[in-house]
Amino acid sequence: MDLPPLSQSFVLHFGEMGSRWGINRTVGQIYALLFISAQPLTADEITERLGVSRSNVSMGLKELSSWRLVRLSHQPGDRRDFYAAPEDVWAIFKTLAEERQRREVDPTLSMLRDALLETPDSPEEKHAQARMREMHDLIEQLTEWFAEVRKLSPSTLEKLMSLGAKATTLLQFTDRMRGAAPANEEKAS
Amino acid sequence: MDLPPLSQSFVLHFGEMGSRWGINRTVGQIYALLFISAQPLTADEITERLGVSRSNVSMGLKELSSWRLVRLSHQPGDRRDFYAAPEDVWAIFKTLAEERQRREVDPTLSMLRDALLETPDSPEEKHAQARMREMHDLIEQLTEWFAEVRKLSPSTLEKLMSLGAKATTLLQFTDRMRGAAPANEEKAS
DNA sequence: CTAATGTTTCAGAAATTTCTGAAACTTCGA
DNA sequence: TCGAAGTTTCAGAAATTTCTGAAACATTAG
Repeated sequence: MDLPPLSQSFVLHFGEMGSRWGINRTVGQIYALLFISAQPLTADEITERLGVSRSNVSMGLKELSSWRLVRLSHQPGDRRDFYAAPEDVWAIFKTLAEERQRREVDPTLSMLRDALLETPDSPEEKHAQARMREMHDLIEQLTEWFAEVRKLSPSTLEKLMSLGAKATTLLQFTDRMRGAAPANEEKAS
Repeated sequence: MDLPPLSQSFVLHFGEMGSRWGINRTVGQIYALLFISAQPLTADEITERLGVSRSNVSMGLKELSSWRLVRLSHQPGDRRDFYAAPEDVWAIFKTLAEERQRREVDPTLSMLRDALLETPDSPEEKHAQARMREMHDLIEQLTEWFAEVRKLSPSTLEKLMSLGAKATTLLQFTDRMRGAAPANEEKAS
């Protein structure tokens, strides 16, 4: 790997992180490299800087495209593909969240829905189904909320997040007025 | 694997999902099994129902303990350890989020902070550092917000989530009053 | 202390995933 | 149509991760 020191530690870190998630090391490194690069890069440039095989880079770029995490561009008089990461970190975060939703959460919800339609044929299965319903409802609620949030522009999101603490305070207050359990404490467990 | 049909498809699904995340198949399956089980199970029962080796189960339970996702209990007159998943799905979700924060986000933030303290020694490194700052700031903001949210009780959280949409509408309105860009549209890209 | 019961560790086997080099494919200008 | 420049595919090699069985370890009742 042939990179200046700051860039190198960033790229290596994301390689490691990638492999903790479902993403493989090279894919993580390619993405990190594109993210910090001032200009779009060609596949050959990536190959050279990371010191991996050309085909590995090609596969990695394909994978990143399927996640919508790279943008393809061209330069006049040059047939080569130039790759870049989107500029806006918020947009990147949202894309990532949307893809994970589509690839992991949606199939899980669908499996749970199917299971909930079945008729359990024993007390054990009945209990299992009840637990699945709990999980289904939680995931569905989080999903809906997140879909809502994703529609917001970065600036609105920032405002909403800073509002978070205040809204919390308000809810705690109303809870207490109603004589409900304090909102900020978990029940002992 | 020796499980009734509903349970089996749930367990298999989580095995697959687990391996897409950093978690291995067996660990995912053990967790799924505990989650839907009506009573706490011993390691031997898990071994038998999943059809994997005893030592694999032992490793898996150890891993799940380190994630604080299983609870250990005992029965009078029985020396064996009984394992169970926590009841409350919200609590499970929060635990998971906290552990991921600790294991993945915190080290990343720390790497980024270190990088931001260095003096870049080229225009490329300067640009790279600026990008790292953007990422650092986003992650830090999300982290703070999430820490806030995690303090809430399940019931408060539910209220806050249903408030989400309303708060959004309000913010869009105030944006428009101020002549800012509409909050619900991304800039063309 | 000893035997019985239960749990954990760990070296190597098995399975899976990642990476590579070579070949196939694509596109475009002459 | 040809050949040059570039990209993708894919079978097998290499590396990594997961899983197992055997042995070590721990705890408690007698």
